[in-house]
Amino acid sequence: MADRQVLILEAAVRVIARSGVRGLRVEELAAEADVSTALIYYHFKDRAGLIRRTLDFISARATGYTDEAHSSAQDPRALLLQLLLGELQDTARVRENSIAWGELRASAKFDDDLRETLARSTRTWCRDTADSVADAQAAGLADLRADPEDVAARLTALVEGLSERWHSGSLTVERARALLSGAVDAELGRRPDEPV
Amino acid sequence: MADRQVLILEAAVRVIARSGVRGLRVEELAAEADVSTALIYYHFKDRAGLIRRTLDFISARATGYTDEAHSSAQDPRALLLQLLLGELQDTARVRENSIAWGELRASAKFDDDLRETLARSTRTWCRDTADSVADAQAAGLADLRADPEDVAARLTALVEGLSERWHSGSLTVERARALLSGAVDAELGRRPDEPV
DNA sequence: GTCTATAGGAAGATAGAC
DNA sequence: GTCTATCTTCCTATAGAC
Repeated sequence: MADRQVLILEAAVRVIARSGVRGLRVEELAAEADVSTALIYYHFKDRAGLIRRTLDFISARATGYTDEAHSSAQDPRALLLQLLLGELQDTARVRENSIAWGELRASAKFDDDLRETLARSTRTWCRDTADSVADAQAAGLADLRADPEDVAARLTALVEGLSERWHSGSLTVERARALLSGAVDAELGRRPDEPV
Repeated sequence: MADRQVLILEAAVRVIARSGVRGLRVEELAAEADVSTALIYYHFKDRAGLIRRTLDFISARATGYTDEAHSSAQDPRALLLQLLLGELQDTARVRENSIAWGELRASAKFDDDLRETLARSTRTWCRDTADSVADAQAAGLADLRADPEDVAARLTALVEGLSERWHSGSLTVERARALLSGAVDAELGRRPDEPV
């Protein structure tokens, strides 16, 4: 049962996705969550505490929802692609999380507190991706000379770079998805079943 | 002859690199540039105008300094790599510009004014990179099946992604450089002269 | 063009009742 | 736990002298 705290955190993600961390006004959040500003201070102590908790919340949610991609199971390589493309979908949910995630990254540059949270989430994501790459190799669907760790680091960093360009309007989602898909081919080699 | 305006803009880049766009206080900038706040408002009208001009300034500087990479000329493929690695160097100048550039991107998500500037600079960078990829192909140092535009879009987006991870502390510069170098190999194919 | 001094306002934070 | 009302701080922006 989502208590008030969680409702506030969810509202905070929406506000951050709309206005950025820098643009989050406690009063605006209060309106979005339909509570008083005082309640926010009661639960989160101060603005900085609120931001910290919100970003923890985001990163927890992010590690959660990549699992959803596993649902419509296919071969390991398709799964990897699906895992990565999951971050480049034009739905409210993904857009929200993705923008908020970018804000976490941007804020971490100037706030040591956030670096730890960010680094942990990034590590998890890279590890999961590396596992997926290794699976594809084991299934004979990826070049064995590629180091899974390196490939994963590059592909996930690329997803972040493409997301940023998408959200800042220099790229459409479709183009971003096509580019990402091409990168997987370049990194793993073309699929044996789909030559040229 | 660097006039006061330019001195203020240069100081603004330093302040933004240190505290972010969100963290820039006009008074802090005044101290950094060793002028009064009033002078800043005199030259730039208001805070928004200052930010806009600063980001124009950054993007002009960025398009400028990639040219410097052309100095120690080698073969086209090495040149491409050098062009890209230029953004991942741990010198005050590059770090400053790179962080400020990231801030431009982050701010553009919530400010339409900045999108135009950002999109233009990004386009220029991608075009230059694509040219460089095409040169490498022409010299027989890159897989001809790769589309220069696509490769350039991916490599530059990757550079941005890697920069972000570097600046937010999840990656060392050295690792970022190695990853980038590997991506060039994956995208263009291994160099004919340096197999396996 | 540049400064000192300060007005004015927005946003963060708290007091105190319920 | 939650609200209304309010205080306080910080920061943008300007007035006016030089």
